[in-house]
Amino acid sequence: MSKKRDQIFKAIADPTRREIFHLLIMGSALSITQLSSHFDISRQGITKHVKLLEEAKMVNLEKEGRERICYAQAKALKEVKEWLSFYDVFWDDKLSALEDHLNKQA
Amino acid sequence: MSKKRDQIFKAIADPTRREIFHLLIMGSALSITQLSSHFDISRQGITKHVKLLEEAKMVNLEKEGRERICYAQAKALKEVKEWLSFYDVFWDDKLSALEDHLNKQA
DNA sequence: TATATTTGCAACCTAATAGTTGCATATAAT
DNA sequence: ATTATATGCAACTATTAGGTTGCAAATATA
Repeated sequence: MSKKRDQIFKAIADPTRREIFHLLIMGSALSITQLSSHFDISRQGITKHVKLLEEAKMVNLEKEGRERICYAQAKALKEVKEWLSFYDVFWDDKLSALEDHLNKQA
Repeated sequence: MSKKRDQIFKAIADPTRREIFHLLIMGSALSITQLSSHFDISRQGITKHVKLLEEAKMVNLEKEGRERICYAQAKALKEVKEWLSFYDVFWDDKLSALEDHLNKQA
């Protein structure tokens, strides 16, 4: 059903992918080879991670000459934000305290 | 270093685990067997999912007689919220528009 | 044109995941 | 005391994930 949601949760599950995303969004856009130079992983390994990020819409690929440039797309994280905001009310301080109390009694 | 972060991102990556968490936080706490009855997965399968959720501190287990009751711990999601909030500024409408524009020019 | 760079594709390996079943044990109910 | 219920543990299977290497093709540069 929620394929989009599944994809993004999967994308952010891997620390290397989170780091790739971070690099792209903090610095400038990078080609696959440039990206690879930041990691101890082969270019092909990075390509696979980028592909998952692309499927989750967290990265947009554009071909420039013989290179493929990776652009971060932060908007994709809205999906996660929405999921999270649903649970916000359960962790404010009052509710957390109550929760702890009830759990201890149970 | 960020083992805690890795654990929670891994925990929420699986749709069944997200559903387990949702059930627990919306309804009441449930035993392993009660939980299993909501899914087309064996009790042992659910036990494994619950174990991961416990390691990520999203679920707290308490033994009551012969049962083990699962309590949702929403606080654990703060970790995700913090990670997300770092990127908030990149997806507000103005920045997104700018981002799109720059991407088209690049 | 010849050479160097960037990439994609495919095959492969290994470890981790998601799931199963069978059996033993602890606790509760008759 | 016997039976039923809830669980844990261990072994097993199948699929996916993360990673590798080798090679061919496209594009730039000398």
